[in-house]
Amino acid sequence: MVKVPDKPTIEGLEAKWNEAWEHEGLYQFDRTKERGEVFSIDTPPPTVSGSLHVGHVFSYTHTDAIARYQRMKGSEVFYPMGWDDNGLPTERRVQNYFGVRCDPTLPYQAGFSAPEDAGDEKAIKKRGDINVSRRNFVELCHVLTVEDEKAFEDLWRQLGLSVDWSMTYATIDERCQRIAQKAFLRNVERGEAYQSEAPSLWDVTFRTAVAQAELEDRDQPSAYHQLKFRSSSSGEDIIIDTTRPELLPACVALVAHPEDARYQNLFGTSAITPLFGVEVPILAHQLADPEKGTGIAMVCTFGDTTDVTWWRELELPVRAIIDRSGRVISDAPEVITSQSGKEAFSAIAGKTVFSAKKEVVRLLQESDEMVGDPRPITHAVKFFEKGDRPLEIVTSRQWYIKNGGRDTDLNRELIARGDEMRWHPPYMQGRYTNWIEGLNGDWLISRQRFFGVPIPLWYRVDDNGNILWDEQIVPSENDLPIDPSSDVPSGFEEAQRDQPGGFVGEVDIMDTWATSSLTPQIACGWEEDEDLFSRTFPMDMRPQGHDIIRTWLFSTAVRSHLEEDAAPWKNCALSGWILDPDRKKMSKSKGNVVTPKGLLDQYGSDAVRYWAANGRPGTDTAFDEGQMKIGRRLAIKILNASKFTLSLAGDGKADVLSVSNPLDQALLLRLAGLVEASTNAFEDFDYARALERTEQFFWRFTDDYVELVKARAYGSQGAEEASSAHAALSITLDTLLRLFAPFLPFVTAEVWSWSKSDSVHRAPWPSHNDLLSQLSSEVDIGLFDAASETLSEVRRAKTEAKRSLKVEAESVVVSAERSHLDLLELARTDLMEAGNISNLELVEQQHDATRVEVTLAEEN
RNA sequence: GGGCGCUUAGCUCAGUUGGCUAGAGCACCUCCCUUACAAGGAGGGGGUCACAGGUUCGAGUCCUGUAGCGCCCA
Repeated sequence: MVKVPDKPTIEGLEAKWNEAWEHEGLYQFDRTKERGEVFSIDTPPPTVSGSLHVGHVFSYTHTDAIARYQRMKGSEVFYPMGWDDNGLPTERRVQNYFGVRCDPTLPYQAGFSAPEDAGDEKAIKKRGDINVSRRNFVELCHVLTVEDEKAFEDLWRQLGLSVDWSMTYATIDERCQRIAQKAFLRNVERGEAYQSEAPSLWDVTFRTAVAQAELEDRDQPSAYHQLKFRSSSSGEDIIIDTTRPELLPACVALVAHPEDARYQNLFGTSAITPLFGVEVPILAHQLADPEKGTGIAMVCTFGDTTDVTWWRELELPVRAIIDRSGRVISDAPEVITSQSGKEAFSAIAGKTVFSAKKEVVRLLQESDEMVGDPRPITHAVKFFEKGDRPLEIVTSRQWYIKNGGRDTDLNRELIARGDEMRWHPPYMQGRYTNWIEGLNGDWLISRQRFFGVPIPLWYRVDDNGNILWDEQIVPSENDLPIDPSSDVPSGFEEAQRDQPGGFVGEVDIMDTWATSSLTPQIACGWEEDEDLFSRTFPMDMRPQGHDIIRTWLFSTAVRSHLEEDAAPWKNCALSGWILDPDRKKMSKSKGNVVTPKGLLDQYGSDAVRYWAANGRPGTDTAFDEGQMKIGRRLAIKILNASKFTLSLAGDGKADVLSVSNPLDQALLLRLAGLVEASTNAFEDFDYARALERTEQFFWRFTDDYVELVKARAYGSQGAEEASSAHAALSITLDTLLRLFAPFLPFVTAEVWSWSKSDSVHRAPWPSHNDLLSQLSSEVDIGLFDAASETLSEVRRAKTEAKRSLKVEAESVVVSAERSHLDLLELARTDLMEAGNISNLELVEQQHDATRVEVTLAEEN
């Protein structure tokens, strides 16, 4: 039964079909399928703070197109969705929205409910922040993120993602916490995670350590200051350039390039620091840049990461003076013994870096130990990517996970894992390899924050009250997840917390990536559902943006390598960014973000998906509403072409064997070529090419083929000729709907439903071999082109004469080579009817190009 | 400074192992209410394929170099 609406429309299709899909459980994962039949997708969970933007829609559409293709190809698609609500952005929102601060030393307060004035800025300001325990704080985070997750899911559904919504997870939910803690404890057990008292990058605003992967360089105004050190042997001045004179009391050495002729005689001697009178060695190191400043630099603990390298490699002492709030500590390093040195230090004690710098400069100028004035420069300074003050380097106890940054064997192994994955596009593997090659330390996972997964450890306290960091108390895996700030280790009582002979809880949490690097384990049910795990891991595909290869992709590869001795996925599909019309990356911080809801409403989800699917894998794409208009037009065209085809031919048998007309056969031969091209493109994860080919074919189909056979399909040449056209139309439409289904799920589902009771989204992907095997080998594929070109010439003549297309062409003379004419002869009647041609003359000629002369009827 | 990518029509972009006259859409111009579609259709104009060399019978495509833009890293 064919039921074609009189006036088909794309309005409202999203709501209609989403409801149907949900009702039928169309995208539900069948977990009885074997590993070989499953295609599992490790969807990157979007951050649920604030809102989605079109960049999300862009890349998630790419994944969905592939998911839908795989499903039609017969794979059982495992396609869960997660939410990343872990981490700083949520934490900040919760603080502001509820007016609370987290104090991890506070005990959990059962039955605590959200402040009633939440969201009321004025009221919160008046009352001030309420201090809450970590667990209470995390509970408030849940209150807020649940709302966001709902909004996100609604949007994804509207977009038409074929996700199994019964399998969602959130990176802060109990299960994720348990998995993250368990994986961490396994790392500890195997010696892959360790704690270390070491210099680490520190954000003074957020008061947390940050990892190498979270850094970014930003150009900052600064100034060179020339300081006069004094050689302790000769008493001569040694002039050094520094941008951080305030760190002078933290100076532990001077360093110059080993081949720098100017300083050869100083290596091995020492110098006296200005103001503070401390003797420091003069050493050689190849990282000292002879071109920079005077070529000799002061090493401080710690001004930048180069200082850390020098400190480590030259085995220098620690003389840190900056505390975790970014201020100079109150007591001078012991090495400063002179009265004047102590006085100078007390002048900067407690000051911020900024004020201390001014004070030191003033003192240096007063004592004539600075040459000239500061010379302004601009240079790159390391920032936390989410921070707005330069990072300091402080020494503190932190947990690390080995990632190959300090171990060449592990480094090589991780690089080799890259070869086990197919990269789309392939050159993206280079970024992965380069990142690993450039690592200079292990992965620092401790964060001095609150909203996140706690590091699940306690430490013993000795009888004198000293914390014994090396005597860790590890929870039983069965008790996970735990929060050491409120849970008590077995064998202890709460009263022993922070007491001599008792225990202390670890107050730090884990880096967000320490959880999100486990999405394959989380999604596949690692350690909790071994049956599911065996059917889904390693996963078939990880889609993600190319900018987070160094973070998400890499850290996930690390965890999988350590835990499973495997690459986490078989394919990595990297998508590009959305650029605004000025070709700048669309991002929240730039304020150029476009939200997708309005676009989906305005153009329809299929249209927005069409725009997204046109973005090549890995290629940045400009935001372009024009493309959405085209997508919308395409969707409407599909409705109308389907209406025509189904109302004429819908009840006929779509049987290749009944396609007897040569033109119809030529069309099907081309169709087989399209199916092959589209399939190959999809196998290569190149959804964009698959769409492009299908779209191209579709327009040729409607503009040329349908016009050529229209009269015949209405019966002008008898029943048998009509039924050949009907079958060709049906087969072609049926095939095109399948090929379009991964991109335009709504309009294809709608049209499919006019004549069928199943869903196009579970229909088998077409096979070009099936088509070819049923077609006569004598079909000439050139016939379709020859006929359409001739029809085009007739149209051109009419248009150029400014006449209507339905005007009669009294005579059309085609002069061409015999073979070309033979083809046209096969489509003679179709051509005459489509062009309203009264006399079609085919004239053989040998060498010249094909000519079409058209004589139109007189105007009356 | 190192690595990677990009540069094709006014705009956004295709162009798969080298191969007929370099394509599409948008925009622009002209025409057409035609019985699937006026939220449409038919046509038209528009390009030194960034630049310079090289390989080849043949280069947008391969090689080398240069310039500009972007990204990642130091």
